[in-house]
Amino acid sequence: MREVMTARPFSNALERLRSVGLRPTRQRLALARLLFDRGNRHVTAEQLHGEAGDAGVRVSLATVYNTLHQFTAAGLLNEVVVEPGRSYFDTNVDEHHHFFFEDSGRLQDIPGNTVLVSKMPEAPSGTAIRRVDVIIRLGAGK
Amino acid sequence: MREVMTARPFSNALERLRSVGLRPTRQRLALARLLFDRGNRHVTAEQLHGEAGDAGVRVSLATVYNTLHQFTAAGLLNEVVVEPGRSYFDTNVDEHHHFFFEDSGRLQDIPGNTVLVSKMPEAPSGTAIRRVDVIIRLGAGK
DNA sequence: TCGACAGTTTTGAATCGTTCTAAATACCTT
DNA sequence: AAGGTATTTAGAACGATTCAAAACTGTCGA
Repeated sequence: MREVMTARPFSNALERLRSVGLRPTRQRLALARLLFDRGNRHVTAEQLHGEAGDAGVRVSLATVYNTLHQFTAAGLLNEVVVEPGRSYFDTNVDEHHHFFFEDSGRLQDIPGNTVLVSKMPEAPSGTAIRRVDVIIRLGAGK
Repeated sequence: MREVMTARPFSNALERLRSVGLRPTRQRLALARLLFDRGNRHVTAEQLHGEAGDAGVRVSLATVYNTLHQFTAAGLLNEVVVEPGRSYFDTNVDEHHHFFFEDSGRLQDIPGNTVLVSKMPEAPSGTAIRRVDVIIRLGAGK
């Protein structure tokens, strides 16, 4: 399976932070590298905190949460909710949808052109559509 | 706005419980009535617990949770997750999708024929599609 | 009708992921 | 190097949900 190479004006974590106006601290740089230097990822805060630890980076869990939310607000990440009580952060911020493996709790991008929502309702008056999420829930199958 | 009258083989809470093999206890009957006797609803456990209290029915919060999960397992309810840390239970178990009002945290059914997912990916091998959720997130708009 | 037993409910404590708070520290400008 | 603000930290706090053990209730057979 190939990665779609989205042309981005960033070559690395530092520029990515600069581009959204976040001070490049040691922690944010380390987290940005973990998140963005290895293709598309879907991580929870706890996971990322674990990875940072494994990589020898000392970061508190609170900072991981802060950073994930700042990145999300800045448009570098998308928050995806599929299970009660747990948030996933997706490094792919393009329009796309997800498979959710109910058994393992894993989340996976659905290749861009294989889902199509061809008909959409009007937004109720006074509201505007912020985002459309399609989640295909999977179970063990034959 | 009119309710679509889905033809059901149940006329009341008692039969509904019997049909799925759950003992008709005082608590389950009361909750079933609150849930199903007033058209389609989207409730959280806390909300339902509150309504029971208002209606003069003594039920513990733990029982509300147990009952919601039993009803869901029995196919009488659908659990919908749109926000981290809170589950909604939907009395409409037919194929349909949702509007989510991000400001108020309210969930609303999208009329049946106004969303169409016209193209679907294959389920990854070894898995089967359990359910497809489409959530249209709404914000304040002009 | 009466027990008895399994199924249910209850209370309160426990757990989970997440957020908050206040103090300590780091980054950046001068 | 100092100063001031942004950031990070540890730990407490929080809200929704689950758990555990004891009390209760519905049902079925005698």
